[in-house]
Amino acid sequence: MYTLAGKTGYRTRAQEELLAYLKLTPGVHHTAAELKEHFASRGAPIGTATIYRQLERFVEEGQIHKYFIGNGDSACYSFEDSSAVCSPHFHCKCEQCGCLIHLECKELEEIETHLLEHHGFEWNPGKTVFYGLCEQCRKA
Amino acid sequence: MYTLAGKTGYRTRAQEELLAYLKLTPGVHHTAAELKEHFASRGAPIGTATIYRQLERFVEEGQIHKYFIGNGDSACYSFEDSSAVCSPHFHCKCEQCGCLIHLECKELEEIETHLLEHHGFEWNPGKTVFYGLCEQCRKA
DNA sequence: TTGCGTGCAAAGGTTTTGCATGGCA
DNA sequence: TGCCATGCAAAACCTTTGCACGCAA
Repeated sequence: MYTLAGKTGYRTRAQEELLAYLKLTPGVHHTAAELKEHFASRGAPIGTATIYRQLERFVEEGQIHKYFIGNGDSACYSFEDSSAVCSPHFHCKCEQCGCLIHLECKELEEIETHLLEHHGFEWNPGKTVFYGLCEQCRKA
Repeated sequence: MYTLAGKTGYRTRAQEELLAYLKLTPGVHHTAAELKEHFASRGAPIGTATIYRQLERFVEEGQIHKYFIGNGDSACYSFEDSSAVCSPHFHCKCEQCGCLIHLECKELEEIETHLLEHHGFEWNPGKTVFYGLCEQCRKA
């Protein structure tokens, strides 16, 4: 009995559990391997192919976001909660320690306007990662 | 006789030709596969491992830049000419048509200051790619 | 001789694809 | 019955590593 439409609109166990887990952990970036491991350790394994297929589907539907934060590492998938839609946030990735910083600030939102008005480019901040050095690493 | 130090400071054919070609095409993003193909078609093939090893070396030395523009695709390598050092530029990638736009503008440089002063984050603009929609695709 | 760059081939990791199975409508 | 999601295994793909060879100092 797979019908769990009341929760997510998806009907199979794999779909339901994947999306539910992502929604349970808003803003957290999971790799496909981590997700596979998570469900395997819970005694409800999901095949690798299914994980990739469903994640890609959720991305297409706009339910979740796909990031390539590690620069050459695996792709990351995360659900961004609705408050993040109103106040979009930006990702800063430290190239030294690998930490990921979430930023919400007006100055960055102004770039969005600037890029559109002066360069005709409609920026999608959610997919952009700023690379650099975090405060701790900079001081060290 | 590999000594061509006068040109690039490197001594082997592979080193010399790789760097020379990258410098010949400033701002152009090449994948390892494209570089391999380029030299193969010229009748002077360079092994895959050598290409990766030397590119990585040039990156470490700061001679060239490495980008992950395709989001999950291969890494890209490019030489950015010296004028670009004085006026750093930014990369905007269209998610629709895949085109890459190089931007130089003050507003974006101001973000650099803002991120550092307000968030303690030392941004490395050269490695950051802004994803979104280019003007043509937005109108279409 | 020693050090280093090289090519080949193999291995590694991530993601995609083919195919047979089985559930749900 | 027909459609679609699933899991397994194999393939594809990019990149790294191991190793023996050869050039240059």
